[in-house]
Amino acid sequence: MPKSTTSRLLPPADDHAARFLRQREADRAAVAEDYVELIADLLREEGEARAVDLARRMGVSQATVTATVARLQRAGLVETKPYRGLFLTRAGDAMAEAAKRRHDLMVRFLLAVGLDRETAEADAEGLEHHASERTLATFARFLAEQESKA
Amino acid sequence: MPKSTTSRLLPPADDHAARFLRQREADRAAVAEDYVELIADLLREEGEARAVDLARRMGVSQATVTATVARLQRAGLVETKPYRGLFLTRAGDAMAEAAKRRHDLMVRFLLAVGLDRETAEADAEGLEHHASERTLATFARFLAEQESKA
DNA sequence: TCCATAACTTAGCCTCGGCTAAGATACTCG
DNA sequence: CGAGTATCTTAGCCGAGGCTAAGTTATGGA
Ligand SMILES: [Mn+2]
Ligand SMILES: [Mn+2]
Ligand SMILES: [Mn+2]
Ligand SMILES: [Mn+2]
Repeated sequence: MPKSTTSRLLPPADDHAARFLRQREADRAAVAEDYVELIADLLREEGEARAVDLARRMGVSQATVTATVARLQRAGLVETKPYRGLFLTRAGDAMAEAAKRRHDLMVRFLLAVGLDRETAEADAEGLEHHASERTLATFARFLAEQESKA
Repeated sequence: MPKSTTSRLLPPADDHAARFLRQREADRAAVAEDYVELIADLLREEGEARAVDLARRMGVSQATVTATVARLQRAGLVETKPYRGLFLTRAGDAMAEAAKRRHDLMVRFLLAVGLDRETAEADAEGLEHHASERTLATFARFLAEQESKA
């Protein structure tokens, strides 16, 4: 019998490369997103966001926080008032809000498909940075549908 | 009225830190997984896995492939026969298989919740590294259930 | 056979995001 | 009003994972 429909398994090289590129970009953005999201959370719930607390919650040394915050500052996302905590710029706040939206949507979706809360929260922390807008929209739609037929 | 059930929004600091730690570990592992998975794919579908092709498909320079492969070799995942391509050790093969399993499951799941194939493939490339076994099991269960009621 | 060229390596550079140890500084409380 | 302490910074280090430019070297086609 003749060789049937050549099984197209590997995508065209450029498409393939484009995917990995997007992935690397997302990874680079992830740290910034997590830091500003956490700063926003601390500001909202504790009234202030101290570098020490960031260090503790990120599981990282204070020196690392100093360095990372310096980068975020250079990137125009964060402002610092030494001994008075960290603050977000407009841009930082926008990023934090987007991050929180994605984070929450991700968690709600994972819960909706049957995951336990703790695992959902834990995995969402990583997954959130790799779901495109299109994917998030699909998740949102899924949630809406599930709700409507409940 | 009295302050009701204190809204626990931020998790305990150690738990929080543990999540970020797991995330950082997953990120570090991701490159190895992607390389090894790609090498396995190339071996299966093209008969050989050349460094040039890896570079092309990963969207990375040849020098970067040399360096990364050296690391993977040190880690006991890959072997090289210069001008004859790359090969996987037992450990590398095991990792590739696990990666492929996760990748495929992720894609199938994304398709099942309504995502288009191209986005599913693209996002899976990043998401696959951040879904815990528990989460993957939940996705698998979801697929099985959906199938049974079709 | 032999040599042009594709495949690979080396050298040297960069940024990010970690770390420890040591130093500076500002709040706070006695 | 100090001084002790918590907070923050600095210095110096590391590995991963990128890059470009400039070599090598093995293969295969004329
Ligand atoms: Mn996160
Ligand atoms: Mn998050
Ligand atoms: Mn991947
Ligand atoms: Mn993959």
